[in-house]
Amino acid sequence: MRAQNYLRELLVPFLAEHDQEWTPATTLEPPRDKRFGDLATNMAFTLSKKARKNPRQVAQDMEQRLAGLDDGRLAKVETAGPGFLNFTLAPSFWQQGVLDILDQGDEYGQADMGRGRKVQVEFVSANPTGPLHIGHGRGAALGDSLARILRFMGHDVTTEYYLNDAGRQMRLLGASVLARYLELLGREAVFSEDGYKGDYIRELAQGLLGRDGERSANLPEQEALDVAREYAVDHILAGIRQDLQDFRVEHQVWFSESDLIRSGAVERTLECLRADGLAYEQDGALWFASTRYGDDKDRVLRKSDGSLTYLASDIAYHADKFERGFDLVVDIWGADHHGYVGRMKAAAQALGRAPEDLQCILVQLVNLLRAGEQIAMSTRAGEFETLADVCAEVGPDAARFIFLSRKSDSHLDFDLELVKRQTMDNPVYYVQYAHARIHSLLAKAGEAGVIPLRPTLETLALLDGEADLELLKALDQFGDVLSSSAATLSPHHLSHYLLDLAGKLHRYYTTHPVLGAGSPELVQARLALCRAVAQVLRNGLGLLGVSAPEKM
RNA sequence: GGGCAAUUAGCUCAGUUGGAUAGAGCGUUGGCCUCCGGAGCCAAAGGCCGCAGGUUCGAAUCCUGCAUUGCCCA
Repeated sequence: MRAQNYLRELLVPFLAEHDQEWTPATTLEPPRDKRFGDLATNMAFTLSKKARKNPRQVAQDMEQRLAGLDDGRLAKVETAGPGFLNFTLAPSFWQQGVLDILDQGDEYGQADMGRGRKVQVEFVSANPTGPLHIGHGRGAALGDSLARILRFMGHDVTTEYYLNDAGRQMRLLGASVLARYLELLGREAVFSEDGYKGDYIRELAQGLLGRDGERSANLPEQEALDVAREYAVDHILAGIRQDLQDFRVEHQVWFSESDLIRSGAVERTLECLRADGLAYEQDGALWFASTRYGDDKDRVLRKSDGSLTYLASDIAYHADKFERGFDLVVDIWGADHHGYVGRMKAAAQALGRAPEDLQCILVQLVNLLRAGEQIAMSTRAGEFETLADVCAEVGPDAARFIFLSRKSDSHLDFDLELVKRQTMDNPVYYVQYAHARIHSLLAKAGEAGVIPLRPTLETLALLDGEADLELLKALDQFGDVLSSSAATLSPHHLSHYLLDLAGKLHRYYTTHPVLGAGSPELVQARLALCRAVAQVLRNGLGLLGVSAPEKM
């Protein structure tokens, strides 16, 4: 990050001379091949048109002017290939980074990228009709980690769970529980074919029986259904909250759909749409003119039988979000909801917002396996591994890390046997082990009476070997990775970075004795480097919601 | 029938707005225990980036068509 910032400052003036600005097309990043230096830019390509020179010529001019600069930080500038500029920074530049890390500690890596921008991340939002399953876990890990990263990068983040606690599914749930309850009492019970069937429904019925005895069975049917539904939702919801907590996921706001409907917000939103000419009556139904904003077809808001569609309350919900002042709203959905993206983007525009103010992230469903055998999953049929079961079996660290090391829109095989294994099949241990190793080293140092000090730059100058510099440069990239993770809403870049950093540490560790380094200065220098690595690993793991143990 | 996504090493996956000789782990093969944690390290083998065209200085990346898989919609 420091390297990025420093070089950018040097390069921007060249753009300014041609009235150009730094665009995303201008790259400044570590090249694949180490021989090309620490960072390389393609800036000469973007300048060549305006300058009316070929890229190589432009690069050479820049090289000449930059070479005259003598501030001790830039060690080498080189024009290469068709017009790349390769930069090599002085070792002291990288060594300085260790001090930054040690001084800033848990705050190292923070940046004010978001400038306080208000962002809402809505995720999980599963219907309270049953326990969370493993697929919800993936969305939970993603949303939670994304929120942590955005917050760390200077956004004002609110996390939220939207509770679909109105409508047909809720009634079915109530009916399913009521039927089991009546059955327990030996009374006649009607089981709806599409009702919920899992064991947890029986457990809820048992619980209801324990609380009410026979009392609720004697109520008029409608009241009995209400009692059963409320009981079921309360208990399922409590379970969901517990599961999320065990998975280290926090939702700051729980937003109820039925509250939204009761408040009249849905009706108000429909009225507004109608007033703006964006909703119209046809065939006895009320339609949203979403095609005006690029959707494939217009969508029904209120059916001819008078009932509201999910879309109606979803639009009202998003109107509420925007009214609360969020600059950016991020929705994390299961991939099976991808059909909703178009209409919700249309809705955002109908509400007077830019389409990019709403970002919908689709999370592919999880394919759960045990030792290569697929495990069937269906909430309705009651066949699934709950998030709680999986969490108890493999632990939140392993589960979260697996979820967060793949991009959200790719399919994911989650093999329970594999995730339990403590080998590189399961990379979370690799990263945690690197962290634990360093702390073991520190403990050892303590026993030997070595006190880790804040090193001077002279001491750090001893870190001038190839392996030293490789680690130092990797540490400097932490901030770059965070900003790209935040910008692309993709925590998986961070996971891959941590794996890479851990690998470099393990390599360093086996070839560079720390406590037995020889001179006290070298011991201090290597100790400081290792402490810096541990700090970055810890900060990174924290943003993934994964623990950084000092012993394993 | 229409739409969305995926397709990269034997397996699981990175590669984000087009950059230099396409990467990692697992697995395979062969090495490293006098040494701070071997849950580790080193080395080798392994590729038509699904297929075919196109765009340009330059494509795994962008465009078109096709194939396969998963999902959504009528």
